[in-house]
Amino acid sequence: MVTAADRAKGPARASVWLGGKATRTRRTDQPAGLDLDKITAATVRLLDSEGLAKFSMRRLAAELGVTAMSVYWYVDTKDDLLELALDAVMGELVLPGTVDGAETGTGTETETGTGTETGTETEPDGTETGPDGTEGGTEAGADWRIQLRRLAAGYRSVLVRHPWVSPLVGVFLNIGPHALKFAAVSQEVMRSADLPLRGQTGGLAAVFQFVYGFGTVEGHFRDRCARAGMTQDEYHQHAMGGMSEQPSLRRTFEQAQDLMAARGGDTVEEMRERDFDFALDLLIAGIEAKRGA
Amino acid sequence: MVTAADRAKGPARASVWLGGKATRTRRTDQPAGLDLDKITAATVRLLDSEGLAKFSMRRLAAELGVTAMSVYWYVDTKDDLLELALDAVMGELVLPGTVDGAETGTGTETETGTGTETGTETEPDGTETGPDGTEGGTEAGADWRIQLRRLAAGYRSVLVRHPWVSPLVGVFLNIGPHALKFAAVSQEVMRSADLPLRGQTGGLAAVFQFVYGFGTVEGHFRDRCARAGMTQDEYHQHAMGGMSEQPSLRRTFEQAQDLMAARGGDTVEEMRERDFDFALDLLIAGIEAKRGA
DNA sequence: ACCTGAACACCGTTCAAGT
DNA sequence: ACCTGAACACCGTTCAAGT
Repeated sequence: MVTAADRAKGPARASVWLGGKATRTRRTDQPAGLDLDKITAATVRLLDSEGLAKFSMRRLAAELGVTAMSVYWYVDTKDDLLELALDAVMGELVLPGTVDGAETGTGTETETGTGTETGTETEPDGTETGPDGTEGGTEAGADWRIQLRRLAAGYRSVLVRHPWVSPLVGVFLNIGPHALKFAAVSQEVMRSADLPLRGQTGGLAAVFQFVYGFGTVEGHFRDRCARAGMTQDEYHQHAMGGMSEQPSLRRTFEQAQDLMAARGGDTVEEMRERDFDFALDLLIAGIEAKRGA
Repeated sequence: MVTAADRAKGPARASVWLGGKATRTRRTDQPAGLDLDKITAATVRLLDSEGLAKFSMRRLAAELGVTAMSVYWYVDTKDDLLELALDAVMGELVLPGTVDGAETGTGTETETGTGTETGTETEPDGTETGPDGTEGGTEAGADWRIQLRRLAAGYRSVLVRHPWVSPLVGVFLNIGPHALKFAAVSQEVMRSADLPLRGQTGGLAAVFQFVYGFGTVEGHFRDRCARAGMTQDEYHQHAMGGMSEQPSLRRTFEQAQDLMAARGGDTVEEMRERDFDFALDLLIAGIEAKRGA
């Protein structure tokens, strides 16, 4: 069902960020106090509080005290708005070697120029500087392990704070300015880990796709518990109970109990922390093993 | 907005699989040829061909040649149906040490009993059997590295063949019988890799959350290209072009080009294959490094 | 036991019109 | 330049009714 209008636009513009012309000229003299930043911020707020499923243009308009269709002056489509919201929260990440990164508002500004040299100016051949390798104490010179952990933790916490992010990352391209900046810094950090060149993109995938997966289930689980009015531990019990009824899985279930005991941690939250830490250690050990391979 | 009916049900049943009573008694004498398996199969077919966004109960009913509401006799809610579809495609995975696993139909059958000893009966202490370690040539005794690769490849291909799966995994609990079986086998394989007990759940997370993340973006990218009527390579060009216009990312962009050159591979598909393989090697190297830690 | 039809309270988006 | 209102073609789900 492709309309004539669709066809005129070409192959249905891949992303807000690939539209050309930037999203819309920001005017300074507005009658009603409504602009793209405010709309994006309200979108994030609504998505956080109500979830992706309940979010609608009409709900958003109501929140903004405006008619449903006003938003469409600033944004072509609901999907575009979601892409803007996605990149806005990617901006919450504080990136090493960058000053900005805390403001939620996105918009047309693409923060060109200032602070663009992404730090990590280690010597090209990356001579080892020891386990904590702070090498003079500057943020920029920190060991790649530390930086990688920081990036991973930051990305994870974005996914957990905003559970609606992960389905959007799955659906959109995630190539807004903040996401690209994040990718750029990650690339730089991975470079200083001295994997063979041909393995660097794979290494990046290993680490950040892991974090994405982990943060996705974590974020959604928290969200789901909150909405069901249970604690995470109650919910965990509930799901475990249902599982243990399957007689074919009895042996597996008992083993799983053993593993949980061995891992330790009294709460779901603690257990997850240990898994995340161990997994990241494992990934870093893997990177170390593949250096010069 | 919680209705009285909602409250009566308790905390809004967490999953189809936790309903108690199983989904619905299957009768053999049906007037119209409509049962849960057929409905689930049709759902999978529609999701594959039209995508998650376009899938609707009304569309499905039309496909089944039936009125919109008929489906509601078999299923409580659209979400329940999606959970059934999710577990149905998890059943496409061929698991080592298992004969079944190819049929798409799900239903009330939980395949108890038969073939439940999930193979991998290695000696408790897992004495090394060499790099390919087939130890007698039985499927069950294959080296954990091979088994892990197989599981990862299988999960990845489910995610790629059915791009609607990954948002559902993010949203639902994914604790249907097939998913649990998959988890059980994965646990068993990881056990034979001899990570310290406390690290086994973390190790599982590292591997399978990576695969989830990787398969998610891969699957959606393919889907998106297909729907836009472009090849993956064309689309890749397109996105890269948009990115390279950002002057603040010029340096990063050039580096990325270098990395791509070093990785090699002429098509997007080839490049992805190399990344996946390298990342999996890296994870396996990480597991090896953490053994006895 | 199984299926229908009408109805309710929603959607995203278009389009013509207002200021 | 910005915002509105009515309308179109959809949703998921409830409920009373048919066979």
